[in-house]
Amino acid sequence: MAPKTPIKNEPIDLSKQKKFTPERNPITPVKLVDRQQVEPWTPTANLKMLISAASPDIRDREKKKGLFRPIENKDDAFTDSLQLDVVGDSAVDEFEKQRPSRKQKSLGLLCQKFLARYPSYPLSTEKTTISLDEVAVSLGVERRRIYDIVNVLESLHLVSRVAKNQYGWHGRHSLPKTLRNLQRLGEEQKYEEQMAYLQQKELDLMDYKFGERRKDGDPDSQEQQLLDFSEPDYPSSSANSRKDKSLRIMSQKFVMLFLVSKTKIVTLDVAAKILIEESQDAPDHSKFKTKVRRLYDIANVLTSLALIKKVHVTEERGRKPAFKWIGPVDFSSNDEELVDVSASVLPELKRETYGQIQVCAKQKLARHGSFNTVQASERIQRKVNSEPSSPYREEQGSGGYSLEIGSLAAVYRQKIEDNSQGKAFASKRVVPPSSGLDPVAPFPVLSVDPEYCVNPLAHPVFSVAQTDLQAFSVQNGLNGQVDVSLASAASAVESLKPALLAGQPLVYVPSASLFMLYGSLQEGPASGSGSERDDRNSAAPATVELSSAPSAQKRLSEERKPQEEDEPATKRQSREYEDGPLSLVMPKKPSDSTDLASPKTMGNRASIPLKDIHVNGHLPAAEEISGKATANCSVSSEWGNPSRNTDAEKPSKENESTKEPSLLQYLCVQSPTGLNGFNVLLSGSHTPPTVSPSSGQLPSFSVPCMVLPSPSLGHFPVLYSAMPGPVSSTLGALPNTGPVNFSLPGLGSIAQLLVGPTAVVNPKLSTLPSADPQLQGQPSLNLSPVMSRSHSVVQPESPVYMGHPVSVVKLHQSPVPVTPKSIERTHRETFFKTPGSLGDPVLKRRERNQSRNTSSAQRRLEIPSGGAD
DNA sequence: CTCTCCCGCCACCCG
DNA sequence: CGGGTGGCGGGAGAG
Repeated sequence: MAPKTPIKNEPIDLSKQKKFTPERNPITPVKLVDRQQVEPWTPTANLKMLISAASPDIRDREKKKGLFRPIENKDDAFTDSLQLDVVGDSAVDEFEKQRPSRKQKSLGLLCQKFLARYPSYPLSTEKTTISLDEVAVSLGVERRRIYDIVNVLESLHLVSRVAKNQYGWHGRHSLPKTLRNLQRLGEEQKYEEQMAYLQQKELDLMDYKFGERRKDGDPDSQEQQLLDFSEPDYPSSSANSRKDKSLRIMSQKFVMLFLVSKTKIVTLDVAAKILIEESQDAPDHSKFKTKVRRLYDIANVLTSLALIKKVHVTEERGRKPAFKWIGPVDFSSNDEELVDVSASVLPELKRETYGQIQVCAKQKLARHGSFNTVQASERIQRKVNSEPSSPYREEQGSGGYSLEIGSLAAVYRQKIEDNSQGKAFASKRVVPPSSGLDPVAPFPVLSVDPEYCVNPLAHPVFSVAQTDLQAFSVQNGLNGQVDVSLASAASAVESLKPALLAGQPLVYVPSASLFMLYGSLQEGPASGSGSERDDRNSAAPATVELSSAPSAQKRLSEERKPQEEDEPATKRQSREYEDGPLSLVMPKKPSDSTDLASPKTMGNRASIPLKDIHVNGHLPAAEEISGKATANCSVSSEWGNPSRNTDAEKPSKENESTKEPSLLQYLCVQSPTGLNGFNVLLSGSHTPPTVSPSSGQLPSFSVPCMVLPSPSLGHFPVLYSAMPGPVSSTLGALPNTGPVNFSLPGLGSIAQLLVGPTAVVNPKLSTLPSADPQLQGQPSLNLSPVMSRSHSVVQPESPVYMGHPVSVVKLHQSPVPVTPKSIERTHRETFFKTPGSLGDPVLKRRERNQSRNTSSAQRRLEIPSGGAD
């Protein structure tokens, strides 16, 4: 046995079940070992070999893997033959090396696969039943694991037990209702106080008066309530037994903690303590560890649902693992009436523009009575947040509420999506078929391959700000980690409160009229609604959103009406599109970020970005711009292999985009009051020129940018640009669109962007650390000064932003439409190169590799791109 | 080291 | 009673 090259392949062995293979047992390990001696590639390999030799089971397992997995090993081929002969023993081992690794087997990843199998918003008519056995086999895991997932989903009423081994899939339709109930219960239980108490306690050790009181206060009767709340919706629910056991209950309680929390961040230790205390049994210290384990299980599922994401809270004591709620905050029910808030909320805005937007008012609001502007705005914000799709908006950043308008738009869009109510728009959008495997498919998500879809879209999309790649870092694919300081977060939140400010930036909502301008609505569907999400404003003080109307994406439009799809990876993409394109967000400043605990991150990123910043060669063509925008930042190595992954994904996007004929994409940016307002239309450009021929398609190209004077504001000129900056991360997500790219990324990107005239300056930018230098030259735009005030808070991510490399875009001031040439884009495509862009739409799914994970992350980062060079 | 959390034993419960 | 469920915690991968 010559040494074979080790290959990596590893099949994943989801199936762990060990089967006995007697045959193997007999084997003497030693011998095997000897053979193997061939020479392990790595020490690790050796160990594995030894181990395997020792443990027949393991070997078997391995073999299986190998068998099952064809994987990519190249070398394997020959190796295999050898090995097989051998009995696989040793050979098998070798295969191992590739072994899936924990991440690949993680519950989060598994959950994503699971979720990818079902539509987030199934048609009422279709009833989907889930067979545990089937699923387990399909996903290659033991059934036990499926229980973990199902139990959590059941706690949120996404599924319900129908019969033995059978669960009914309900989807997210009633999620808002469920969350509302949980929120209410949480409030009743005073979880918020408990959390505050515990936090204090820990941190300070100080005794809190409240603490005692708190606890005393409510006995637990409440707990029972939890159980009680039953949703009518679900058919079988009642049937379920009572045994609501801990996982289910724990899950509900855990969710409640988030819903009740102002910061929307819950540390595991606090959650575990609360849970322990509530449990009948004496709070056992020993249980703490167990509780935490369960919380991780739950968190993985919730993360897959794009309801929470991993973060780290930094306290004096150090970092603590925590999760942040990124799901909906405002749960208005679907049915609720729609209220046209625009008038009240956005007086300044043109009616035309916003008139269309409707917001769902919640009942709560109703209760509250008057609906003042502030409230409305908040609601809206929430609403936005609430959307599944929007998960990402985080409030951390001060930005939070800043974008009211954007929010509205988002709401609007969501509305449409959600219910199909939004017929008006709906008409435009195409309904996506859920099944789409196509990555391209707008809706997709669900699609298909579980494998393929690993990431939830959501993340990437929105939050530029925070999220960072990291977040998406591979781990579990899903979870990213971010450091955040609670305090800051909290403050940030508050700051946000002020809802509409005059100054706020806003963003644009595409009005019909606008679209028209754009003209290309063609596809239109989506676009309109879309974009707003950005709100994420949080981050940004200045946020700008752009909407891209059109082309961007139709996808967007399609995006899911259902909104939720996030979960499924594929979908995400789609979303991303949506978001991405449209809005730009300006993130917060770095400064803020500084606050964050994670300086290091910043550093890293910063560096990267800088590079990016450089201008790349740019192409005159607009196309490029768009394409480039993307640049991604793959800054962080963290990602893994971003590029690849991205590529894969991107392509798909691209394809789509390409498909579209010439949609032009324009972005409209409005500035909020604060700044001057300016509206600009950018052409989204399509694809990245570089590669793509597709560009040809776009005739549109010719018009790269249009500037529109905004009536209200000043006028700004415009922009140009294409920037893709980091922001684009959002875009990044989206593969396709290169054009879309524009998102301005948060700070970083922003910085990069220049706006000419603009007035806006961004102080913050200046602040930005790393960026500065580079930036210097450029004037950056800042849109909202206001934002700046933002507190430092947020930022955990911010660093990221910074980090991102964004591509730089140049903006030209000139009011007039600029020629493309002027534009430069930089981009970093590095990663991006996605070949895919060119072509293949679908990549093959890469295996489970991290790529997925990465992908998500990447997406964000990546901008767009498309283009790689 | 700590953080995560996979894995799967085995108890419980239900039909 | 056998099989579906799922609590539980050892122990190991990842960072």
